[in-house]
Amino acid sequence: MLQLRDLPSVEVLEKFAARYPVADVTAISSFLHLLRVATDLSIALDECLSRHGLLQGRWWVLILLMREGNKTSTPSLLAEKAGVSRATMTGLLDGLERDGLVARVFDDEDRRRLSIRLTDAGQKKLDDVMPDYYARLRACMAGVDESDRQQLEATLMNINAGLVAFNTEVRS
Amino acid sequence: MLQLRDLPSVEVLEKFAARYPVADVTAISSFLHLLRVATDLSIALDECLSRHGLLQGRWWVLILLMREGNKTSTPSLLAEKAGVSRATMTGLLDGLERDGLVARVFDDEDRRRLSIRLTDAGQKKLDDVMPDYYARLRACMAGVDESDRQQLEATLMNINAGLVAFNTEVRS
DNA sequence: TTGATATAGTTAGCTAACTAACTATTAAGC
DNA sequence: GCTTAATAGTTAGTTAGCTAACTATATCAA
Repeated sequence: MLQLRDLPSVEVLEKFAARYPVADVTAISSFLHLLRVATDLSIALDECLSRHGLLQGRWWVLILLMREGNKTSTPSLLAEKAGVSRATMTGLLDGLERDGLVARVFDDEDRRRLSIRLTDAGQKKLDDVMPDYYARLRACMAGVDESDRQQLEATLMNINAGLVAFNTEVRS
Repeated sequence: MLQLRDLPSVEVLEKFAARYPVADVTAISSFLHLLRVATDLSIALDECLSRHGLLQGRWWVLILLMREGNKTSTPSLLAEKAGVSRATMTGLLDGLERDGLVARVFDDEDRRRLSIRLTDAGQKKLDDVMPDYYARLRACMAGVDESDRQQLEATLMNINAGLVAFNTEVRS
């Protein structure tokens, strides 16, 4: 993820726009600020989780398991829902299992499969982490009122819809 | 960066909020959607750059150099502006120099220092990449009008201001 | 029923990021 | 001046992600 400590000033953007006339200055500015704030949020999340001995990937697996009624899923499903490869999920589960936060249970019906179960220790870890994370997030978003949040989500959805165009647009 | 293919539904969020009363459901939703869209944008950018044989880190170095009047900077400054460690910058410059896109020039005044200069090939690479990137970005943001962009930037600044609270908030 | 294909999970090897430690050089304080 | 500290860049080793290939198992079709 782009770190972007030094975002371009209006002057720099206009200098670039002069050389590359297709540039849409406010589009670029919004895009860069969006990436920048998201990166900073992600870093802040990392710090919060590391205080509990967790990383984003492992934390997300615990959350996905807690969402399930029986606190159980499979590596493939978890990989898909977390947006990582199955190989990466194997590594995440290795770490979580080593820490006793999840358990691998063999499936008798289909012997290729594993069940991944959130252990009591895993649930306890979440009961530690989530209130901390939620409290921080509440504080962070306190300055953004409900209507701004709605507006933000609507704009994000519009940008998301535009991603198709980003990926297909052919250079003129 | 969190991939988050499977964002929580309202039902899931409220189930979590029931267990962890400090949860602010719309704050969480906005936060997760923000991270999700930013990640997708970052992935789309990766794809765009890879068509030109570039990666985000190296591309950003070229841009930082082009911003300078004399197309020259130093590894330390570049690292700071790009938000990576000096060690990482060494690696980025190794790759760029190997491809002939930048040149390392020794500094006679301070023999610890290097000057990093954008070569003609580096400028040519940017002249290839930037119009493509800008055109895609313009298309992606076409569905977001100017007032929405302004509103987005304002909200992002508010969230950014809240980051201090995220990092300092102490668990109750 | 058996040979081809698909699926689940793991392993091996690659990449780009990081931190910590190192070399070389410059600056600063006594 | 000489010693100590600071700065610039690199190197070494670690990490978490990736893809591709592998093992084992299950499914499907001739």
